[in-house]
Amino acid sequence: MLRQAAASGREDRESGSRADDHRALRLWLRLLTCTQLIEGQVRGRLRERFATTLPRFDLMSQLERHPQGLKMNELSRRMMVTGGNVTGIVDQLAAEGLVERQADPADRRALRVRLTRAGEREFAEMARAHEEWIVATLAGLSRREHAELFRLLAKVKQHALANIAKGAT
Amino acid sequence: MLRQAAASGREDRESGSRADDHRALRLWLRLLTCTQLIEGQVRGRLRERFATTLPRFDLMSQLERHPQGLKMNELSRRMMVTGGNVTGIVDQLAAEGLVERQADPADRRALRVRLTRAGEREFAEMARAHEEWIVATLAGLSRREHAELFRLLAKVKQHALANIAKGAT
DNA sequence: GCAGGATGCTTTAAGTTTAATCTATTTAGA
DNA sequence: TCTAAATAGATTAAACTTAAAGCATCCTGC
Repeated sequence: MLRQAAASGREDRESGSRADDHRALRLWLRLLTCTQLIEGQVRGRLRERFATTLPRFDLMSQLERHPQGLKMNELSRRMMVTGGNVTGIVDQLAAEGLVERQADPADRRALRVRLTRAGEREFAEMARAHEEWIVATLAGLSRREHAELFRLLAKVKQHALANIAKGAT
Repeated sequence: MLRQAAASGREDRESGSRADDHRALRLWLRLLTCTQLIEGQVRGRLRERFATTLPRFDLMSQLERHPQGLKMNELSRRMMVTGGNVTGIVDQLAAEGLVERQADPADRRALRVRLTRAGEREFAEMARAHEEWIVATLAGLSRREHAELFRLLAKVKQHALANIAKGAT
């Protein structure tokens, strides 16, 4: 079973950069690599231990934070995926009885999606394991480094958002 | 056209975290958000201006760094995707004359993939634009912050790799 | 040499994700 | 009011991705 490409890490996307590659580019590649490494781990473990997928987990985690439910387009925006994607995932989870769709009384176009009791129970268990994995992965950084990284990423996020807004016209 | 979910950025994956969410988790969510924001931008622009996709660009960029060519499994490892995926993308690019497969004289199972002249020309143009986008996105950080972020991500990467190695047994 | 296992690549089927389009509903303005 | 534009959600086709299985070739230890 080929589960994790590049797990060895001896050579990866960043290797072989030529001397004239610029700093910003290398920073971006490293950011991408870190995310994909962690994401790959989480994805594999969710599949092995809970027979679920990352997008399903992500969607449920959004709902868990919003017990009053979220509209489809709110889910789409928060998860940063397209609407069609959300439709498909909600379809699955609803068929399994983990979430439910309710009509929005104020807007007949809209649906409000929320966790069912079973969904809440299921998610609680996954969330505990998930947090353990993440904590373990990031445990090598000191509290100070955590804070600094968090701060720097806030800046990156802010500039990325500004960049998008600019292009959106 | 629904091109960029969450482009507004007023509310995203990180919003609504409950007070007892832990630091590591929030750090991971922010890392993920940053990556997806930038990745979404790059993806959209590659499509609009060059009618290509991120995986195609990624594959070509690996080859550009290795003029002597790379074997299929080296591409797979560096791009962190499965081998079957690489086969498909190379098939496409080869059909368009941007890359070519050459038999490896030392190993008759292996193939060496490299950019064609046309591929080099095509990639050079895309790479220039791509670097501009990335530089612009990360321009808000000082040289010092760049270096610090790079260093911290190196630590994250290292721990993530160690974590994977541990689970691989 | 020569089994038996490992490696390199491809294929297949199933699932995911996207971009674009469609229908229904709401909102805003003449 | 009434029409046009905007919005919410679902749907579709195409692209991407994966896991698993298959075929060919290489390598190791007897």
